[in-house]
Amino acid sequence: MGKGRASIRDVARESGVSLTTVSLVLNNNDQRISEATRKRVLAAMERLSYTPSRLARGLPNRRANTLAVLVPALQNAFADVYFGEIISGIYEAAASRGYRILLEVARREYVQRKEYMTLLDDCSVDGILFIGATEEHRWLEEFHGTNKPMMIVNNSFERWGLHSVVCDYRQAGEIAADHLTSLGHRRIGHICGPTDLVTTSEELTNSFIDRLATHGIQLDQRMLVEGQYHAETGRVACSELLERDPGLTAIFAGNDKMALGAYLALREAGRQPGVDVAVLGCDDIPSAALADPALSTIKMNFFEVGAVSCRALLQVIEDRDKDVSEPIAERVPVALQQRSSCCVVPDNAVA
Amino acid sequence: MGKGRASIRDVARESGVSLTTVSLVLNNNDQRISEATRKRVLAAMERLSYTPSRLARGLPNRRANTLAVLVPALQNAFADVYFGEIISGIYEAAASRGYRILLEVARREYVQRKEYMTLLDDCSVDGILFIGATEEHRWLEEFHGTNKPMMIVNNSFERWGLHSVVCDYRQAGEIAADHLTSLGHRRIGHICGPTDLVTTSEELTNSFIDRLATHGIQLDQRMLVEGQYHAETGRVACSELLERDPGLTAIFAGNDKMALGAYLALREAGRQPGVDVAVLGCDDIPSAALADPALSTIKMNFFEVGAVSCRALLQVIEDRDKDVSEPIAERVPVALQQRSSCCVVPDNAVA
DNA sequence: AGTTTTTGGTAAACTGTTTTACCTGAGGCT
DNA sequence: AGCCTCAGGTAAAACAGTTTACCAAAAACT
Repeated sequence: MGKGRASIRDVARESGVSLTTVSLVLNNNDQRISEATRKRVLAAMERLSYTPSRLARGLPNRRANTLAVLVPALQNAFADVYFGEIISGIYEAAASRGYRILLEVARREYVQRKEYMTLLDDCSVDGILFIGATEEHRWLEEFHGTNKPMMIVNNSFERWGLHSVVCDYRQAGEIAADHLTSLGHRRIGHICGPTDLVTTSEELTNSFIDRLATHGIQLDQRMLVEGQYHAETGRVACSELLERDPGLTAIFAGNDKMALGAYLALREAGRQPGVDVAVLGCDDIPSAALADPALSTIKMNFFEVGAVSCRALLQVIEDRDKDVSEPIAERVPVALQQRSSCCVVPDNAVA
Repeated sequence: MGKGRASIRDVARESGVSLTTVSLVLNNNDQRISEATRKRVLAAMERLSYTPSRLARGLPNRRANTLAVLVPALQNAFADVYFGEIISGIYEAAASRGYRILLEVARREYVQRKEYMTLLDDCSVDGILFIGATEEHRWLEEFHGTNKPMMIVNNSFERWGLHSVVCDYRQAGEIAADHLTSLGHRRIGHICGPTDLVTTSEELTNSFIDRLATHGIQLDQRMLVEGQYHAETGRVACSELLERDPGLTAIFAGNDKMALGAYLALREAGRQPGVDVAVLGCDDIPSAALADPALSTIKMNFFEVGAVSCRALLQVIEDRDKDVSEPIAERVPVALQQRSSCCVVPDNAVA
């Protein structure tokens, strides 16, 4: 136990080889080292309980081997299954490639000072993943055309040509339309998410409406009410819908929380969700399965979205020198998760 | 726009001073630099849009200026107000001192490989904050006696002499006992948290019982039922309590989720929470205020716990060379948050 | 046998900071 | 005048790696 930690030089001395050799063994990408030497070096490392310094390692080629996850300063950004799942996915993908994850919260001050740029400039991270982007994050366009690795997670910003990986909300809308019509529903209400901010929400709603049209159903504009992704707003939106068409037989909500909120409104109106009115959610949060009746929903794999976007970003980072190609715009497929909240049209439905 | 980023050398050249001078300006702790020179250097930095590299900065004294937040691999670690609040607190405190936050998930593999040690050994971080520790995290004792900066957030491990900052659960138990007795309650049930794992839960329960005793109330062992901190377990525990003593007039739950679960059990038993039976929670999660009746609770400032523990850890890091002193064991005060769920003893209460 | 290629390895330059020890000229003191 | 102190600054040695260019010996050709 000498003073301080062992360095690569100590390992070199201990194993009787050069600095370079140890370094090559460390990054065993190079096969220039004989098996015998490699063993010797590894043994020496073991003996000295050597751990290479990430700081020193990153310095020569300015790579931190770290990624930043940037989340907006929502009241409870973390207190959301959504964020948790995505972050877990990112974490797994990053860890499996030896990358660490830096957590950053984009408060107003933070954005004003452009700290997200500093992050890249001071070599703290090699790339940024931004979760929860909305149209109000206009500063994102700074990244347009730059070769600074920035990935928009589960939101698309085609306009600014940024890389993005999203759940396939278009597919989700189509599945929803197909499912509800296949059960015979024609008087349908839709609770959509906040359209002014989030493109994914728009996409879901549009594809749902378009697909309904191909089934010969023209969704009246009045049967489309906006919620804010919380249960309470779902409840309010649903009672609004019930007022506008008391004879509706199915409701498609933009996310599960609002769908569960709709349950409340239905009961208040003396209707039984899953019996009198079909309710279809979107996301498949844990409480969807536990609800009564268990909520049918479009299952979104947020973990996967996180993992895929992380891997894609890593790819961008590795290819950063290559000519700036098309922005990545990947979609992670979704699937119908059938449970008990989507009944067929009840017999007594008003025609 | 020359090739690559500007280094401290470029700044030195641009401003016609030495490397050292620039460095001293950068860490303006030293007042050996005249105002004139400082201005010149700063101007040069501005002109070259210079940003010091964190990697290089940390190298000479092996400081990453980064802290790790380690969370257990719970199904949904993030999907919890608890974690979110604490992490936000940590983040704020860290950011205000120029520290970054690394996010780490302690899966089984992770622990087996002792990656938490690697984190420190490879200079990725200067210290670790561990949230959500339970008795099963035995590996924590490795840190005992080490001068590796490790802070247990909101759990105490006195046994292993680790630093910790917790909400004052003892005070919380006392406040609960005082409050309920002051309202005249004497037949009280308690839903405690998982005692086998979490010391904080034990502390809350013990201080509650002890304090009740000083009011002349001996809490029967049978009126103490354990829950797992979820609403559902709270519901089950509460109906158990109601069965054991149908005449109870007050319930103190170890956290708000279980308290809200108790609402359900009470209603099932035809009792009205806040009217027939007083319910007191602990934590003050957002839904406590929104519940009907609004839940009275012991407000815990998790944000503050995060912030305080972070600042304390930073202190430990700065004093790391000093002799290993007593472990830090700080308590963040709690307060009664009165709402409408704690009625006085109803007149018709069975004596 | 002589030349080329391959294999396995090394010396040295480089990454961008901090820090220690030293220097110089000017003013203050005896 | 001679010495001391101090303000303001600098040179050079860390820190711990990666990478490039080069080299010697052995193996594989002609």
